[in-house]
Amino acid sequence: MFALIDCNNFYASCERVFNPSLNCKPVVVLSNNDGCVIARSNEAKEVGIPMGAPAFEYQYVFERKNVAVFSANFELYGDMSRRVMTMLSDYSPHQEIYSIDECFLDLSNLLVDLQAYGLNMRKQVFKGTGIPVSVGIAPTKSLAKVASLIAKKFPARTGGSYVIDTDEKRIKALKWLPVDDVWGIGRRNAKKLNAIGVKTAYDFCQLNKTWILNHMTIVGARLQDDLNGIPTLEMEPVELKKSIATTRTFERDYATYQEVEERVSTFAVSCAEKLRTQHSLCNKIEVFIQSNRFKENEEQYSNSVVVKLPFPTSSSIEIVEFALEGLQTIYKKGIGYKRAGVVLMDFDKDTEYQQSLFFNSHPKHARLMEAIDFINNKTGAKVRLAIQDKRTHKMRQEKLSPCYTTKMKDIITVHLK
DNA sequence: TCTGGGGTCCTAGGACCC
DNA sequence: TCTGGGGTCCTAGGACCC
Repeated sequence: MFALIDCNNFYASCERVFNPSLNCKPVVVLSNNDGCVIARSNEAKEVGIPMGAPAFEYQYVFERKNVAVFSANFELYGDMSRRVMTMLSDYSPHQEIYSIDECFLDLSNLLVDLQAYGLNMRKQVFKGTGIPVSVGIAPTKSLAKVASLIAKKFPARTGGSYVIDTDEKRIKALKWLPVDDVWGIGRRNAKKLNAIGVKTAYDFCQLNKTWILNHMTIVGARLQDDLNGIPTLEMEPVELKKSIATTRTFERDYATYQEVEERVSTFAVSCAEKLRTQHSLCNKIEVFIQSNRFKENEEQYSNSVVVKLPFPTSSSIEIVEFALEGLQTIYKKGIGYKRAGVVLMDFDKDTEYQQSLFFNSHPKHARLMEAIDFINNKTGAKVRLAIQDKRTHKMRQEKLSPCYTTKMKDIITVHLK
């Protein structure tokens, strides 16, 4: 048996933990630059605010319905997530953290009343962190997902935990669930399925395997088996990341190369820092830039390039150099740029990698980066490259809550030649 | 005026090998 | 007239997730 534990309205719930007066009131959390709604309390859903709603279009709803609006505080949410996950890890020797607000637990060979076990998890997590969760328990991962949706949808009847442990319950659940809401069936496949009359998860489970293979590849076929109770999706150990990205929409359009260059440099450094925390080196760097797609009367341009490195590295200095090399090949003058990003790919371990015969990462950089990371993480000071943007405040975050559980760091700039 | 960010996996087709 | 067969590896793009 698998359990899937999903935090309810996670970001909104995090804000509520430290501000209980928001209980029973509509709460929304906005994306970077206070752009879109990315989390909603149940009350906010009820007043008709959709996921992804642009904040400026819904300003009047926020005011009229007295909605509490927050800028995204990812430092707070990340810390709360760690606390929830740590508590849940006590309930199984095997945990897969699937996202910031969800995890699977392997409950095989557990001789307990599973319904009571789920209810206890829920109770303890709420007591320890203040975060409400829904628990779904079933013989496969995708069915555990279905069970968690039932737990979330019917809190009064289920107590927030639901177990699918008989074929009757499985079929009843699948007949209840619209196929569009099945984990692994996205918009494209839902459209195809609706077109041939498949409405529910149950209908999907009855489909001919050949049709599924032809239209949804092996991914769809595995999902069908899993929903039919044949465990096909396994627990996956969360290992090292296979790609690391830092991408941002800018608070306005950038007209000069220098502005874009500063941001791309900062993104590259941010990626390099994340890369070093998992002790990897990268072999490829993708850089992309995009114009403002909402300004339909202006020239549109978007492009990307993958730079193959002559040697694997995690040096911020080298990664910035190669990223800017890439940027120069795709930058086009006369465009107002609204978004850019850097993605690192193709990793090696920093202890085992292929050296180049002719070029290698600067031998002193590894120690330099170690020193910089130490200063930045442990001392409260901030060392950065001179080419990075100098601002300490680069996003619009007008409604940011305090980092209640983590310290705010002083920022001191040391320019590095 | 204003519209998010960060991941994973699979596949088709091209380049290459003998 | 007539032009093989069987592989591997890589990559860009698409689908999905939260």
